[in-house]
Amino acid sequence: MRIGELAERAGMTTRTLRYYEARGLLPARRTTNGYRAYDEEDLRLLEQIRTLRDFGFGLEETRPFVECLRAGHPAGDSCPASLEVYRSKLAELDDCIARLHAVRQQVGADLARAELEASVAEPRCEWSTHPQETPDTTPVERTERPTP
Amino acid sequence: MRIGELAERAGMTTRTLRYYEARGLLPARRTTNGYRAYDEEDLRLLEQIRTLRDFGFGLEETRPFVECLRAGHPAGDSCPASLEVYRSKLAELDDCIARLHAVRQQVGADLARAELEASVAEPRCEWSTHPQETPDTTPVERTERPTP
DNA sequence: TCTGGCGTTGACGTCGGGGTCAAGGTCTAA
DNA sequence: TTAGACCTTGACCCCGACGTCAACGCCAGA
Repeated sequence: MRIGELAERAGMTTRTLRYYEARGLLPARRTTNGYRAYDEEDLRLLEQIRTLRDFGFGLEETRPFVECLRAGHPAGDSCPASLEVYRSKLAELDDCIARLHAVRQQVGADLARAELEASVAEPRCEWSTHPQETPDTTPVERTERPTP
Repeated sequence: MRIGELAERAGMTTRTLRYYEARGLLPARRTTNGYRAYDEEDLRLLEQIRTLRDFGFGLEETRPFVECLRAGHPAGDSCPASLEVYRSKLAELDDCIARLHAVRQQVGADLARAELEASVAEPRCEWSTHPQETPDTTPVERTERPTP
């Protein structure tokens, strides 16, 4: 299998696969003409990388899982190094969530206070119809990396 | 006040102040010899920026607050544009927290499963003293931007 | 007068995860 | 034979918020 086919089957670009190879994450055999040659095993490795990447793991953090698979283990998380990455990721997530919670509390409180002061400064009829300013342009920003 | 003094009083570097000026966030008067000249008002603006930045607001998100202060309002969040930034930040935080929660659940479950499988494969005495591997090198990574 | 400590601008580096050319080699079907 | 679809390497670009370095100007104290 050449790089184009693997990229398509893995749902990645050829650039990404070359990048992974340059980082030593996915070394490739070569055919006589210099083309990269991959097999089904490489597809499994890529799926492992993809799963972790979608969870917000950095590339380096996927390395233990990939090496675990290449070492012949049935799953990428069958090795101690992978478990350690899991654990540190959990700690990182908990820390991040806690900080975001604290910030959310503070920003929410600041907003409430500022809204109160604004309503005092310019008393509009709060109990009448409140036209819901700008509810249409919801900046949902489609979900990407969880920015861990 | 020149840039060095302001930077020190605001707890920032001169590079940061020049960067803010380049972004149009903190324009500076100039003395006859070309040096930047600041006053106490600029210190207030910087403190506003700093507060928001510490909460994870991007530079552009601090702009409405800074302009609100420069317009003579008592607080940076006295203007509608600032409130709108508060609101979108809240939504962003809620979204981010929810995603991190989901990821945390999944990673936690994966870790538990992998640990279980590991303990089945290599049964060590779980009920005896468990030496708490590597609890000393806590990768706390001193608190920075909440990466919103 | 010299030294050292400020100030100035401009340019480039950082970090991650690739995107986007450019210039050329290789293979296959028509 | 030739088009066009694939492959190769190398190089530069992107985001944000600055850090770092270079080369120079300005000013005060010894």
